[in-house]
Amino acid sequence: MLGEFEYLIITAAVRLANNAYGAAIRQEIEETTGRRCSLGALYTTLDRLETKGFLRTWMGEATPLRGGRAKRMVEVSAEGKQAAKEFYNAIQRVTRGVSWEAKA
Amino acid sequence: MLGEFEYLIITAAVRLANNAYGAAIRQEIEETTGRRCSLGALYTTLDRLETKGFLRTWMGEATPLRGGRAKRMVEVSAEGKQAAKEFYNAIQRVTRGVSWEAKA
DNA sequence: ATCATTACCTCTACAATGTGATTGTAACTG
DNA sequence: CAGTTACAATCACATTGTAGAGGTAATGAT
Repeated sequence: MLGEFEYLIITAAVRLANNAYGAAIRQEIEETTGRRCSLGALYTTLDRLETKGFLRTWMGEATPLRGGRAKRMVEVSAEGKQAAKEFYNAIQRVTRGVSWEAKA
Repeated sequence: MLGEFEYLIITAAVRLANNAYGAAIRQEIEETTGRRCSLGALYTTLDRLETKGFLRTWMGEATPLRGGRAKRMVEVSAEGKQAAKEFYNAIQRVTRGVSWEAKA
């Protein structure tokens, strides 16, 4: 099963669609969850997910910005989406009937 | 933040209420998730959660059943519920707007 | 009362995952 | 060319997840 952090990365990447790359994913995660996301955590997990076939990454073009270095682009695979979906469903199923189920 | 397995244990214990003890929690988890839950995984995680103050455990009475040995009872603390709730909310927030959001 | 049976817990060792800090690299600006 | 900025890679470590083998006490049958 997916870990929780892995899930965060996959959803963030899906949400960012073709604008998904390392730093952007990090920012997205920090914004939506409020917790910080270190680079180490991010890239190691990205590697692991790629090994598992849940996403693929490749180096993109450099953007014409001050310091615009090449980005590591990310695309979630069908398997990745499937795994994320299963994770989500499992959480839903397990949470059914518990007091905090109604969303805050 | 809570890990995913920790979350499973907490919700199972909450659901079982005052019938929450080791073996029952295990069974509950195996039933709701379909995946197996080894004893080692269960008790070590229970210990860790107790250390963090998310639940407390104590040995109960033996039940008058063949082999009815004393049970390790579990009660989730307010902090534990709070942590579980936050975990759940984080998942919800992060999932908002992604294709698999609608429950299966 | 003894002993096999049953239900449950404990411990140990290990694998996978999560995390922070530091360092590296290339494009931009002036 | 030197400094600055945006981004990525790596390493070493902490936390979490998992399996398995073994231990203990109550039961019920002999």
